[in-house]
Amino acid sequence: MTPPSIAHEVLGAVFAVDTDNTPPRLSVLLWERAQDPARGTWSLPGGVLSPDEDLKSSMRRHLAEKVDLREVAHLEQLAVFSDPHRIPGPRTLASTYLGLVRPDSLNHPDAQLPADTRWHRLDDLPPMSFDHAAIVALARTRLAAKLSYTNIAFALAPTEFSMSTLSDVYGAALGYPVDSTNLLRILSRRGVVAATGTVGRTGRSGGRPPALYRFAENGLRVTDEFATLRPPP
Amino acid sequence: MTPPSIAHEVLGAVFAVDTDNTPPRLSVLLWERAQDPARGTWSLPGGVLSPDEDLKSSMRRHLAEKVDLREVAHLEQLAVFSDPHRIPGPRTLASTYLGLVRPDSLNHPDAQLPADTRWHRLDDLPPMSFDHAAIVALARTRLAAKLSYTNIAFALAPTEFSMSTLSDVYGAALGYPVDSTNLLRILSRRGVVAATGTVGRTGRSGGRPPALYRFAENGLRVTDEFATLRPPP
DNA sequence: GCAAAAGTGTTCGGAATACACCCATGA
DNA sequence: TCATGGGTGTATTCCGAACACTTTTGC
Repeated sequence: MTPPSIAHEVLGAVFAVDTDNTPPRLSVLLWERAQDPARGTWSLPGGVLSPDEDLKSSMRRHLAEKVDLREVAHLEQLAVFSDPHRIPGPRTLASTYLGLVRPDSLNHPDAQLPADTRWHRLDDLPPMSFDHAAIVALARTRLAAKLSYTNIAFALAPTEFSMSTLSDVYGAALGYPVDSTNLLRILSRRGVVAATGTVGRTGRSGGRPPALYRFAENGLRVTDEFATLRPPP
Repeated sequence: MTPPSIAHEVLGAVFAVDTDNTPPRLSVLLWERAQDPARGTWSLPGGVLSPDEDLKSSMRRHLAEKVDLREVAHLEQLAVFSDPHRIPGPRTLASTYLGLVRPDSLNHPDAQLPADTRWHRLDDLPPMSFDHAAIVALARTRLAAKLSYTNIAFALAPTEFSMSTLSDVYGAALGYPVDSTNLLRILSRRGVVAATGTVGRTGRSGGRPPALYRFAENGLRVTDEFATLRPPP
């Protein structure tokens, strides 16, 4: 019994926060379809899975090929979208990913986007293709949840930052302001951020120059596994 | 560019706690392979995806067909396992599920298991096929995490229960004892459990008869979304 | 009455929020 | 020296863990 052929694609909701804008906003990388079906709507980057790669490699490859994005600081599986009629044409499952990009990598001169590709603020999305809006929503929910109990912000923040910048990043990702004072306390107690010892430049309208910090690790770590029902010490 | 055919299977790690045993343990439903490859090892139930069903329906269908299990109180996606060589033979992706079964449905007379199928305690697993042990481990981790911030235990507990029974269920799933006193406080403040007003029978060695409770809802609900970085009220 | 199990109440500590106050800089 | 933003300290509140004590049953 040979199984019927079902195509398989990967799709990535790649987020970034532009810390140069005021106030910074969470954005997602989209490209505009020039052909039917769904011409003119905006899609998540992705493509079909090749025979010899696993899903994560496939996702990285498509991000590099389709939207010329090579520096993804974090990439994790979201879910499989499997409605038989989720897109027109032959049946296609979509394995979806959440990707995060540091603002550093956006300003590199060699980080040019293709002409059909653009960052879109999550609070002002264009018409989206197929079920892609639902994927973005799921990714955002996942990100917000993980900000609370992991160090996932390492993949959204610049490598060095002041605490008010970091607080802006959290605010953009969560959608509400975060007190930078308490944020520092929380993240230092958990060993997530550490001071570099250096200070940054003061802003355009004066003010004390900020101490600079960096994330202690460059991979995802769960810092607060149990909200309650903690195991005995 | 027609994509090469890649097979797709669903696999379910279905857990239950037998509250009649002392102490109760978390178990997973497995069947033993009678044929090569991997003859004699134990596998998760599942099978190939049919053209017109989505993944969740497929999972339910295979649980009913393969191990005659019809009452699954909760079913959620875990992850896709996509290593090109995860199993011998043609390349096959596995979409994996966490399933939970109430002890009530296990004792129904019409809930007979096939001859090759058995519940196995998680702390005493037999040799497992392929990457199935990793899937079970992932399912257990997910379950433990969700016990802490959702009402997911509704799918592991009998419909009516004393708090010490419920505390045993949590203890079995988490792997360490849970104080039933505090558990009641936590779950009632969140509106997860409610007293039925009835009392159960006292145990075999005496003791005060317990008040009975039930879960307020029969679907998953997140009760404590933010471990920290809560939104302003 | 005694053992066993369930339920109630209290104390303790940890952690997050809010906010007042102090410090360092540029103009 | 003043406005601006960053940093430090503190009071409050909440919540979960631990544990002692009381209640209700069977034998």
